Amino acid sequence: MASSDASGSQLEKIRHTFSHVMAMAVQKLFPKAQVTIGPSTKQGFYYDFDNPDPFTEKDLKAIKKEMIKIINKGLPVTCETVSREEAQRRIEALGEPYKLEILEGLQDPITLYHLGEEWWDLCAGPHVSSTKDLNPKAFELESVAGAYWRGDETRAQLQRIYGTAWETPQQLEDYKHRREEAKRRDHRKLGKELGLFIFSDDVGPGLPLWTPKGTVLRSTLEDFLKQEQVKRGYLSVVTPHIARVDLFKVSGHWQNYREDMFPLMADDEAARLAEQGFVMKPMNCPFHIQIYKSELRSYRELPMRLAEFGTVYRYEQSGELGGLTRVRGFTVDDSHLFVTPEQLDDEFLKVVDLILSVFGSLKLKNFTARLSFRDPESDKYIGSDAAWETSQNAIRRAVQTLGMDYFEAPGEAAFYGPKLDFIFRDALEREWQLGTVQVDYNLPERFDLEYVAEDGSRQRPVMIHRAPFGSLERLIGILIEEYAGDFPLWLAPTQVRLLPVTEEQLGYAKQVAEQMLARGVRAEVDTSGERLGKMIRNAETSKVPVMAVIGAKEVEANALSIRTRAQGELGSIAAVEVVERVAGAIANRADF
RNA sequence: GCUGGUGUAGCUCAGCUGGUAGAGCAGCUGAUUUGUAAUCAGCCGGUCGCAAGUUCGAAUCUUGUCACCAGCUCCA
Repeated sequence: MASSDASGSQLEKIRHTFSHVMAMAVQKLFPKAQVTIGPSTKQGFYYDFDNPDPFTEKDLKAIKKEMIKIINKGLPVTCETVSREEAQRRIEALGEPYKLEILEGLQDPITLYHLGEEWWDLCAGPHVSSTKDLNPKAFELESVAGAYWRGDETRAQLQRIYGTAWETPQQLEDYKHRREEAKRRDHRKLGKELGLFIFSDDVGPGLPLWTPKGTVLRSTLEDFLKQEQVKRGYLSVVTPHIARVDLFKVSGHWQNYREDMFPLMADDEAARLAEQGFVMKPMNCPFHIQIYKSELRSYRELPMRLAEFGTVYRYEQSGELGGLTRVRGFTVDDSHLFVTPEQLDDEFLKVVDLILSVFGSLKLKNFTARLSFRDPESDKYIGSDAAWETSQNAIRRAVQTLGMDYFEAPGEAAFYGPKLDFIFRDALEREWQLGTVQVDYNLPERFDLEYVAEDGSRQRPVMIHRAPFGSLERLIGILIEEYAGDFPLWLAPTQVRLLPVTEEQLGYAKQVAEQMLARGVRAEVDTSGERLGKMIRNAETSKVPVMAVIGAKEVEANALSIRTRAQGELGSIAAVEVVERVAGAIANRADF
């Protein structure tokens, strides 16, 4: 037997070994549990088991105890290379069907890792050399969850136990602290505290209701993007939220996307059986296509860029809903560009430029570009191989031209075409897609779209679907977490709060507020009659960027004593100057 | 949809092994007229998510259901 190999970081080895120790502990306590896979993760490790009864959180305590016993035994971790036949014989002797299936997919050499004499697992390693190298005070079993064997929901659901593991107890504490900090940024928590949006059981899950403050965020973002789009030749349109199901039969949604759609609204049972009636729209494209199709289009009109903040409804599975990042009704900053094949590359680049510029204005930097291509093995896509190749190549060409960092992800495409997606992370490190650009040769075909070319011939346009924000809901969720609720001045629901020291100054405060409102500054007066300290505290906790204290001196001097969240007290400034400065900063999307 | 967990006043939470609920903040009222992160006092506020069941008796136990949280699958 050779000793454990040396590749992989120490922490990865520790975590991977922890997963084996956990598997050993589980099999000791639950002899019927079968082992499957158990890798290390970014924060720790997990292991998937097949057990007749699901594990509960109580079981985790017992498992942890058993793990500590194993660690304290100081079992050597050793690697053994065996022949395929030998591995198969031993796994069969243990009666571990999942391991046998794993073995079938493995390349030589086949290695087994032993924990002392008592337990072994088919595994590629690497591991630490002894359980002594694991600190029993630097790990925690965190949760149990169902996970499908091989990630396939049609196969057995296994029990996954997640743990976190570190080199020292201090690192474990740091991790817990980081996680607590992240929870503070959670947009669901901040959204409630700052009064931005609510959910109502009476309305339904995944259907956010926007309060006045939250609506400021939405409309400010909308206005901002609309301005950018006007500059770039986009045309605004408005379309209904429902349509005949037939429209979605032509687009292919009914055949390919039906399980994500709210059920058909049919007049009666006969209509239901005949699949006749109305549905809520899951996407805006078929509607914009109708507008394009409503007239015979000339090549002179292209590119035609139809844009709409279109609210769509998707029947997401209940377990997938969460906060604003995954909802059932959301507003896409959608646009569909109808272009000639020759215009495609240039227009695609312009779209990406718009998206990057918008992200820049929002100071969003932590994203990655994903080329979401089709899975060549799957049949869930519409359209010809040639069309797919052409559009995927167009996307690849574009990101290469721009010199962007990107990665390709087969199987992530929309059913009608490939996408360039912009992926962000939330406070808890979960990945979400925001912006997206898609090249589509298929819907123009299905809807038989045409334009008249220079030579008088009828030609087929190409479509670009694009949404820089992806959805307002998800974007705002990510923005809340990115800013930790501390919005930049131009986005802040309340930009200035005026704080009269005594009620004597209330009249003057209201007067100044009027002036600010007249200049488009979102100002409000604290009329609570509280003491100054309390008013400041309230303004700070509701994350108002600019506070203006007004006492007798300020009224006398027609001034405001300014305090900003970012810089603290700035001293007394003439009221007229403050109004101009705030209005100017908002217009430039700058700080006060 | 699946696995595990949670669900008590507007918010954050307490309520041991069953004996029909409590705090802080918020809100309202009064006093205080206050100068850069919480003035004091009083009052209001909950059929303990909902529905069945067990029990003399359920916020506490059982079942179902709804919602939320973590994860899986899926996705903007």
